[in-house]
Amino acid sequence: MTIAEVSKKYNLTQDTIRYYEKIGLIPEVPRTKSGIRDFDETSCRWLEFIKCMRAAGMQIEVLIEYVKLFKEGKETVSARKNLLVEQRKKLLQKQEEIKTTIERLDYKINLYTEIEEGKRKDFLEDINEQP
Amino acid sequence: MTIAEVSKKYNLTQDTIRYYEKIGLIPEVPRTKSGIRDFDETSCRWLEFIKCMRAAGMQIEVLIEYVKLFKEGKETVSARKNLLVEQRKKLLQKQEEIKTTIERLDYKINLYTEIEEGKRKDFLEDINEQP
DNA sequence: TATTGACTTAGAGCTAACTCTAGGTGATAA
DNA sequence: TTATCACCTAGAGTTAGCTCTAAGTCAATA
Repeated sequence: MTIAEVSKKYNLTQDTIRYYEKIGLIPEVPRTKSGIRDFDETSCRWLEFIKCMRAAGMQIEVLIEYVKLFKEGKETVSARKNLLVEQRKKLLQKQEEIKTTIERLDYKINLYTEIEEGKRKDFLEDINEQP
Repeated sequence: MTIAEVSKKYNLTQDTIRYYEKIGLIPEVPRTKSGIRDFDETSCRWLEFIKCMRAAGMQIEVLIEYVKLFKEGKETVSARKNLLVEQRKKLLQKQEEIKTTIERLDYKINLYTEIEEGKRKDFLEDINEQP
């Protein structure tokens, strides 16, 4: 697959894909004899994996380390596991923060709805409305 | 309250707090006659609110708009509601992405655990391990 | 009264993660 | 065979969100 096809498939710009390879966020992509990238299944799976991790906000530095360990082979299984466990913890925490914020937004949205419906004509405009 | 106290209370640097005020992320903080910030309850509540929204990853631009609308008063209740509803949607989506990623991490962590325990001696090191 | 130390500002600097530019190559269509 | 077009690289530029620096002010203490 060409970079154009992969770019379309995963909705990542060609620049981003080249950048990811350059910094070691995905292992080196196979090339044609003339030096053009020719993505195989493995390269595609790596891209898809990295895209998923990045979508959750995982840091590039951490993912580069993961790829590095992966390349080193079986001896790094435990190191990789530790890395993933740590990142999982961070994601759980972020999930908690988002949950809290959504609850807070729900409270405010509900309040605004009541004001719109005239149920809170008495309401004094203030940040105090917060719980 | 001085900026030092508020900084400690909310675990935000003084620089960050001043920056937030400068760009309109929180309304102007009251000052002493000599120009020193003297945070009252309202200022503190704003800071705490902004900190919560930022922790969930909400963009500064959006929050500045919210504060601007808030300052304009009651006529902007609907606009503010729309803004919050839109942001809520984005947070739900982010929550979904994180959930997906955590599940994927769980799968890989479990796999690595099995390898560590020798239950998968046959296992071939490959990104193919991904679901 | 002199100095200390917490505050002030404007503006420069930094980091992460891209994104863009300029100049070059190589396969294919006219 | 010439021109087009998709690809290539190195490296500069951009954006968000802080963070730091330098120079100054003011109140309280030695």
